[in-house]
Amino acid sequence: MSRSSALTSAAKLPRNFYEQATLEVSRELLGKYLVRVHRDGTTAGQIVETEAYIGPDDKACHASKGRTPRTEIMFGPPGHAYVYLIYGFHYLLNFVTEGIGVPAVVLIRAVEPREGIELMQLRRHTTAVRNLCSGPGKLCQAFAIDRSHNGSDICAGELYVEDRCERVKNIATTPRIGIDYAGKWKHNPWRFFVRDSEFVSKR
DNA sequence: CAAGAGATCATCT
DNA sequence: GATGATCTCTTGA
Repeated sequence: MSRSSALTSAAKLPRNFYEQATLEVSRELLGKYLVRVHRDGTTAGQIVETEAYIGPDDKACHASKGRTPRTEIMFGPPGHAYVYLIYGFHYLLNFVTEGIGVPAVVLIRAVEPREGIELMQLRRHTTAVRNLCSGPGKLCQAFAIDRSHNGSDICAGELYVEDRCERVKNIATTPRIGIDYAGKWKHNPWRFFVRDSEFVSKR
């Protein structure tokens, strides 16, 4: 038995978790833990907000533009990270879902900081815990996630999701944030968050 | 507190 | 050449 498995009761989510329908994965990720192992220290937090992007028809999904070098990862096997730079400033973290050839992902929009908070505060240049990971760009900065993680296997690496068997209740759904250009697709209630959480991006 | 502007670059036209 | 799955700071009520 390895040292890590002897010491932790948490289970790293296996690939078949990500093979489910994207809306299922989006909902079930709430309450799970995002974990990032780094030589400077480990950061971890409970996922409290997600969004589903389900191409190729979904106009908000990058894959609706077709299969390009950028979107290729979304067409690949589930359980891999899709990370990209937006507005020239912020990285956004997604997990590939469903099956090979189906371009769909879940965007991680907010987590509640639980471990490595001091490290997050250093990276984010702020001390307010509520402001460390309450947004998709913020959490990538707090977890030191960047382009180097694009395409990485989140079932076997330094970046992964754990099930610590904590239940969340009162899951709310709304349309997704920041996709006014997406026509009728902007109305789909594909954003999921923990209603009572202080750590979501918006209410 | 709400609204607006600016920052900055990978990607696709 | 245009545009974004954002964030922070400033302005003004």
